[in-house]
Amino acid sequence: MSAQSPEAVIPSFTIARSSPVPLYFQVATQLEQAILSGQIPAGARFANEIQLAEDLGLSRPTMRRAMQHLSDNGLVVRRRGIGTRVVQPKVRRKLELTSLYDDLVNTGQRPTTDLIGLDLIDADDEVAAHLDLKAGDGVYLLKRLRSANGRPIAKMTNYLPERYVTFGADELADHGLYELLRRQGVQLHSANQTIGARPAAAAESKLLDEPRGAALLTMQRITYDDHGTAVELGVHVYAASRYSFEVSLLTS
Amino acid sequence: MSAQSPEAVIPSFTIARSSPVPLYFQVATQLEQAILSGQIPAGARFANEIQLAEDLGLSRPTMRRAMQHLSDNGLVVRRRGIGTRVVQPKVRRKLELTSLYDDLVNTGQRPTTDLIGLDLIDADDEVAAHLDLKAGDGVYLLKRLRSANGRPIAKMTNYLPERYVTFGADELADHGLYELLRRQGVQLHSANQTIGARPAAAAESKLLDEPRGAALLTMQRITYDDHGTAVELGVHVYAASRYSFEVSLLTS
DNA sequence: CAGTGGTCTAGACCACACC
DNA sequence: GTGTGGTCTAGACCACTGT
Repeated sequence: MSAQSPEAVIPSFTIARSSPVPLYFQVATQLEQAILSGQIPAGARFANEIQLAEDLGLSRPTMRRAMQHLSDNGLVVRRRGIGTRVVQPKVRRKLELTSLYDDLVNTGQRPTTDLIGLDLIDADDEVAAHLDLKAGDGVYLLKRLRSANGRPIAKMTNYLPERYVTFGADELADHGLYELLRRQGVQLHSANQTIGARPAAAAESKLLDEPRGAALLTMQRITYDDHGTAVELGVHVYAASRYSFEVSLLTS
Repeated sequence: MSAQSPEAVIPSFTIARSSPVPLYFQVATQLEQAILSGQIPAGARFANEIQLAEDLGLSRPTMRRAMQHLSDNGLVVRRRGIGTRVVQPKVRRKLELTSLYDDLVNTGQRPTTDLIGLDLIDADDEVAAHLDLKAGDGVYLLKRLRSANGRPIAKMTNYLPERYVTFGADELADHGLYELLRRQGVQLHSANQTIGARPAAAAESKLLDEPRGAALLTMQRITYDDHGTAVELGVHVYAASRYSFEVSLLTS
């Protein structure tokens, strides 16, 4: 009855009850597409949950769960006593556990990888501490050079406990490290990253095709599987003049 | 009946049904504390949802919601057909929309702020574009120097549309910028950050007490309220030798 | 097979915002 | 007041994992 805010919204959906995809997810996905495509304009106000559920032939909890999903992803704002409104889509996709390789592919660049080395070594104290191993335990040391459009952009150093490396050097040229780990059944769960900066050493300047004294972005990452076991320690340096990290945050 | 994994868990809780705090949240919070304190050991396996709900005198959906909350925060792993297990607590708290001021306080350091300037200026093209304004619109330019334990660590530059600044210079010395914004009713919703690095200019080296040519961490942040309106543009530089960003990610 | 979490339903009551 | 989202309940059926 009220056209106070920009406008109300009446989407039209197809819901497949026989699909293995959960109903709430079907609804959430279609609403998300409608919002991102502008079909449901920013600022629009939705009808209330009960009405929407009725329109779609769903129960309120299911409809509610779909809306909650959108809220969690920052696409709508819900307020008790007020209603649900579409937000201007300023939020980039949530930060995911992807590799630089994926990042480059997603931004349409042409990434290549040069394998510098893949060697089984004895863990020193520092690496052992980060990976929850004992000094002297076997770890694979993986060194790679990542380039975008033929120009080097990052030197990537990874340490992996011996048992997680069942792939060979050739596979690392074509696939991201995380893809290979997942493929062998490792359930990645979380990661802690530290992002910093420092001046490039002479050898690094040369390797990354940067002037002497250029600033480098550094990222150290420890990745854990869902037992809480450390799977990988990454120590990476990026040519800061050509690479930066994008992070989106949701408040609440 | 089974002691296959490390062990099963029997927590004992106090649930206040009269409290305004939701039941699921009371349960989730107490479980979280028990896990983080080690009272429920890493690797422990929970009884199933129905059993837990019965033990606590709750319905299954409510109990389920509490467990889901823990799962979302990376404290437990749930798998259909298997059960719920406590993860090694390797995940730092989720990245939040806090300021460096809060970061320093939380790590027990003694932060101070020197206000360098707070001036109303005309937005140039770049600032206007970032804040969705027109060039020439009034924006406040806020410059501050942040120090930890008396030594400068970051130079912070913020641009805010005129209407969001109702506070004075004195309040900025004692409170974070976001705190002041929230206090005047601004509903912060999301932020996009770009983290990079570059060598320090001469004046910056001096200001931040760093050697010439030192690397600086840079962070640009645009913060939006829940209408999707840009509230603030921050352009900050940090002495990289003494500051880094910590980011935790959850896969899923 | 039995046991687990994942989904869905149909109701109820409440806290909050606006009139 | 009326209308909104937030919470809670008591069931049901399903999908997946292990034996």
